[in-house]
Amino acid sequence: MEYNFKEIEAKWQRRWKEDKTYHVEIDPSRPKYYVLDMFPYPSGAGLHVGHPLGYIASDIYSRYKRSCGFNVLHPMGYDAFGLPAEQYAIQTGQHPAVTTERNIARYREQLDKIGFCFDWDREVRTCDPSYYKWTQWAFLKMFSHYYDRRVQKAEPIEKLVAAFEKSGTADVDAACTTEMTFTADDWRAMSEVQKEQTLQNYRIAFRADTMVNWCPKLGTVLANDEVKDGLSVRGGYPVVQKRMKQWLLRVTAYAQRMLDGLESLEWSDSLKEIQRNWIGRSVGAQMFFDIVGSDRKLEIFTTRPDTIYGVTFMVIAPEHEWLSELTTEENRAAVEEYVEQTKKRSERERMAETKRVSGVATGSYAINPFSGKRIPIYVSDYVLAGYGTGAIMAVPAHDSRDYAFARHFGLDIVPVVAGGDLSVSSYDAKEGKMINSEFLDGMDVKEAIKFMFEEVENRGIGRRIVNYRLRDAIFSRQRYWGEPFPIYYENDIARPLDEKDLPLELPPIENFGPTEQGEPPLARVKGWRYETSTMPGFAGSSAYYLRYMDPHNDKALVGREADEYWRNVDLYVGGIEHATGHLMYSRFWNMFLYDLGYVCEPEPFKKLVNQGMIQGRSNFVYRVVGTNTFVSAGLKKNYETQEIHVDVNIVRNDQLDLEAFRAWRPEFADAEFILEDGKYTCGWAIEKMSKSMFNVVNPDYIVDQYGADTLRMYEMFLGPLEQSKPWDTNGIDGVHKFLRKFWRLFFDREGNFALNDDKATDKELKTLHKTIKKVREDIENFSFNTSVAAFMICLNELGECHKRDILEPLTVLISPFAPHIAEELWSLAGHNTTVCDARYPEYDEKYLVESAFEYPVSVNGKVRFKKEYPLSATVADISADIVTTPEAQKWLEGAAPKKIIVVPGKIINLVK
RNA sequence: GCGGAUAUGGUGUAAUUGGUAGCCACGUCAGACUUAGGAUCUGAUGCCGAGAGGCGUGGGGGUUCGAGUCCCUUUAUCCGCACCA
Repeated sequence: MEYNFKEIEAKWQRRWKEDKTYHVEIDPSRPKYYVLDMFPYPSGAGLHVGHPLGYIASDIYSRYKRSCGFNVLHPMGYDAFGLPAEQYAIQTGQHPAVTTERNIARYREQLDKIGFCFDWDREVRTCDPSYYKWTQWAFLKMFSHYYDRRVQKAEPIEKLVAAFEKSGTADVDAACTTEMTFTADDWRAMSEVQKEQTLQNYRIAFRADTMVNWCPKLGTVLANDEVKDGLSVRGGYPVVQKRMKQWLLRVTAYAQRMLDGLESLEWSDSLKEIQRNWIGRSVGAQMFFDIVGSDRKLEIFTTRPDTIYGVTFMVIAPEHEWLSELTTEENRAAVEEYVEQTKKRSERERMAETKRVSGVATGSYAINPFSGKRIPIYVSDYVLAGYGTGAIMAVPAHDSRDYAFARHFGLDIVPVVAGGDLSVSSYDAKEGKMINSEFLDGMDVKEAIKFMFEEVENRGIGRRIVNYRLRDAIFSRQRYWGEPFPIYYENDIARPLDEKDLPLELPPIENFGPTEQGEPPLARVKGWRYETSTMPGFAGSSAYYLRYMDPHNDKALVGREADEYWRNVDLYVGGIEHATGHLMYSRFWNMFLYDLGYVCEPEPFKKLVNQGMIQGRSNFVYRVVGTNTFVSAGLKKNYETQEIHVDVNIVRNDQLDLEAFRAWRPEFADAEFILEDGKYTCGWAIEKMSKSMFNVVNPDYIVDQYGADTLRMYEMFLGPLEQSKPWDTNGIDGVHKFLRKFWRLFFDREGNFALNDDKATDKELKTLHKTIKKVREDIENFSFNTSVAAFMICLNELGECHKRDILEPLTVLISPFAPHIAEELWSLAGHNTTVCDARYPEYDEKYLVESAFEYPVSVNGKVRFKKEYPLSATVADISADIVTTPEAQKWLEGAAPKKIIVVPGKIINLVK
């Protein structure tokens, strides 16, 4: 009987669907395990072979955990709101809902063919009103809460109002946009509009007039993580800084908790590091500088208060709010021109020209609070408005940017730390002895920094503070295809909808572009009295893992019982590209809901594995210039050739299918070939997988040719999961061959089912248990490539073995990787339960004794390290062995171990 | 510029975590069988060398009885942040 994967896979996929094999419910009698994939955005292009990589890994892990007795939640859904569908709608007039629906159907079809164990009853779609009701609900909660720094959690805004009424800001320490000070009387004297404006300064979801990333081409604002190198991540269009009134989320309130929380997570170090950098905590001093002829004090932030005596000028950002006030009449024209110039430059230009020094003197002077010296204040765009206070004290001797500025404008450079050569560059290192600094002289830099923190506070000119690079997340998008804000306006005061009126449904429209006044498309809807912006893509994906726990609950995002059972995601698999976006927002969102008591875990994703990206492997043919003749890669150096991308689907093992090539495109119909050994060999290169390179490999095609089980195992065999690697179909035969070989073990030469009950030999048992141990350990370590190799080694060692004792455990062992073939063989072996419910095999140490001990012994005149000892061997036994051979004795001379450590089942170590 | 990761045959990779480098595959070569195939099976295959043997984990140095693994240094590639004070 042949291995007919098409029939087998169709049969079991149908069976799993009919029987709801993978449906899960809360079951307090079993431990839970929650395995989650980052749900896909259903794009029009469908899945390519790289997309399922992470899904296959998580599917293997889910099936493995289930076999180990866990109640495994493994859901899937769609991140269905987003820009591409809307861009497509603007071009074609097709409603995004229609294209999204169509794309989802296509995704589902492709996913089903690979045999995943998703519980589809729990599917969620972010664009579904019954889903985004809860996105809107969370937003309302954020609107009606503020962050109390003293208790380090979100609290109802009514508490803040009560505090204001009682004593103004005196007893308030809350996260806010700008620090405010007012009394209870001030508060009571405010108009309703003023009160609301004040509260907006504290709400966690708030509206503010801030500098935002504006993308003119997309017609919308973007969050920081949606901009890279001054271009939009989606589409790659230029982004400019613009002051606009926008909705924001106060994620900065959670900066420290998000930083601390990383410690408890099993995430890769690199990913944690990316988040740490993104949060960008830095400890420094806030200091106030008097301004000559003004009551104002200029506030700055510095991490190097020790260099205070080296301050020779100050710089403020062009957007600094006091710029105009600090500018003298003589300098006004120059400053205004400079500010205008800066405004015109895009973010990208500004970044590209970081080496160019520019700036203008304001004409004002400040007083160094320590030396009492008068120092000029400049304006320059190398100081950013959004970080710290938008103003700096410049220490040209010890900061390279200040150095360049001072050199350019001929300002003083005063060294305060010994070391370096200031005629060449600044000395930025935080080491050395202080000089020219009065009371700091002779101190070490680190000592001086610490000392200055205290000194600044003692003198009452500032204090030690912590600054974060993290910014509040811009939450509105001037787009149609997203969640509407449950907000309406009264005299420009934002008013929340009542929770019972959710969801606020997205109204149908026909024209998806902005209005003539440049307003978002929702402004065009007659009778729409709500906010016209919609929420960004990350809104819907921030809490979807909670919804899977209880997807049909219409009373709560997630019910208490479901939340307390499923708690949080045990294993999350997805791409690292979400490090500063989704993975930050989700943590913030979850922590907020945790503060309010809606969820019982502060962190949403306990363990996270980043699968690598699959690149494309392109193939080339070489056309002899000016002809329609193509020369094989090995011979191309003899000709002048032109390299042409060829569809990888008509190339096999880098050899071109000549007939398919002629049929591929009309201009190649009469192509001639110069062959090597009767074959045409193509060239190849690693490139991004994309249509234009003709290197897109569709998983459907692989499933059709080799079957889902082969695809699954081959994707794992390709290399370590975390590593990015090119897709190369060339090696797939090996895996397919392995599965056929496995299949044949269950049949005799005549093709009859031939599992027998003969007793397994010790050698066979050794092979089996070795494999079980290896595979179990590999799955736990996400080392799926080596577990596939272990299966292959196992079959090579077993040879022709039809024994039930061996093959049944192997079938279960392989079932997470190749579930279809495992189900079929399991059923042929006479079981009428699904292989998913079979207990995952355990290994028995007694069959693995050979690896129990290793110790240096002498073999063939060289000191070797392999010898078997029985489990009962003592240190004395082993020590005796060492000194029995002359070579070992010699080795021991002058290097005799002081102590011998013996660990059962492990290597023995020598401690000298 | 700062931070992180990686570097092993013709290719993808493996290495009991400091103990015989190259497992398992792909590819290649040779052979068997044959209804000639994109099938199956067997063997060989790191490099140099006829051989004995020598050399081999990006380069250089070090620690060690012993280094792909640890340390220093250097080069290359990839990723993240980037005028962050």
